[in-house]
Amino acid sequence: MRIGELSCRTGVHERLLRYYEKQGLLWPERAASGYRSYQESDVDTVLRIRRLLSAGLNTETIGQVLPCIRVKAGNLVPVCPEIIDDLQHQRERITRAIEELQASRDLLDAVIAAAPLTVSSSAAPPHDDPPGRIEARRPASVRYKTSAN
Amino acid sequence: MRIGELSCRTGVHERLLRYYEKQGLLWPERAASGYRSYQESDVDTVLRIRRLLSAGLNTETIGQVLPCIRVKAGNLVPVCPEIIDDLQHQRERITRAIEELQASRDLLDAVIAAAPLTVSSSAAPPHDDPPGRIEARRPASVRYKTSAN
DNA sequence: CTTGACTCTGACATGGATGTCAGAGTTTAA
DNA sequence: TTAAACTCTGACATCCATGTCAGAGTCAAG
Repeated sequence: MRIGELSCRTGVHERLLRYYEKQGLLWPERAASGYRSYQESDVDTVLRIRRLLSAGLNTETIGQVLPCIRVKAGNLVPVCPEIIDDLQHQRERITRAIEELQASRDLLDAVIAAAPLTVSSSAAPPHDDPPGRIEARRPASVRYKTSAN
Repeated sequence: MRIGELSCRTGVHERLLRYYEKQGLLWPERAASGYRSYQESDVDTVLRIRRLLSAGLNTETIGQVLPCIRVKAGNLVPVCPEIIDDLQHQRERITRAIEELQASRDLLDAVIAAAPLTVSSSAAPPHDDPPGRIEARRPASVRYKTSAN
């Protein structure tokens, strides 16, 4: 299929399909005219790309992941352990975010469940201004020492 | 605490802490001098922000999620019925984000699981790939017209 | 006080993903 | 054959998260 159809079927702008190609994520064949010719499987590939992008992976990382997925349909392709390491790392990152969101959702559920049946009070919007604020004066010369992420 | 300490304790550049504030993710008090004054809990908040950002959520989405987390700190924030609707909406948004991330993680799991059996071989069941894709031949006159996503 | 560390605001810069347009060539329905 | 629909390349623009710098004001140790 050509780029327009792939774009329609995936909902991804043609501009991006060309961009993904330039980033090495897609390698459509070319007709004599220069027109790109995609395969059926590219529909899935594009959707995968979108999914991984939306999860925070960049095109470079995706470029390393895609070949591994592609072969799943057929034969196997060796994956260098270094990449696996990185993927494992990405996986943990995603897992943490999922947990974060689940916790948020649980709290949201609690709030919803505790909703007053009839009366209303002040809304929850941006900001709470707690009365007591714990102030901590810091080290003298170096005020505070570094610690990090 | 002031911005420098928060920056050190979270490993997040001061520039970003100010940016997050401008995006409505943080609302530090201000001293008479104009200096920002953060609470202890803001350390966690900033780390949460970082986790969600790294998962591909944008600051706007995070801004909708954060207030739900904040209530945990102490009392439940009273919610007027009018915004329950909105909360429900946010809940769905969060759920969708979770599902997206889970799908992404499954994708990575599939790749990791297919890795050469050198090191760890974590779970990640085979995971089925959509075998057949529904083919839609073009409607003739308008070559193809469907859209997706 | 003085001074160095800290903070403020605002402006400009960058990199990655994405949007948009222009001009030229290709395909295909009629 | 023609015209509309489609595609090509390349350039420029935008958005978002982030980096960096400058000039001015604040804080606190000595």
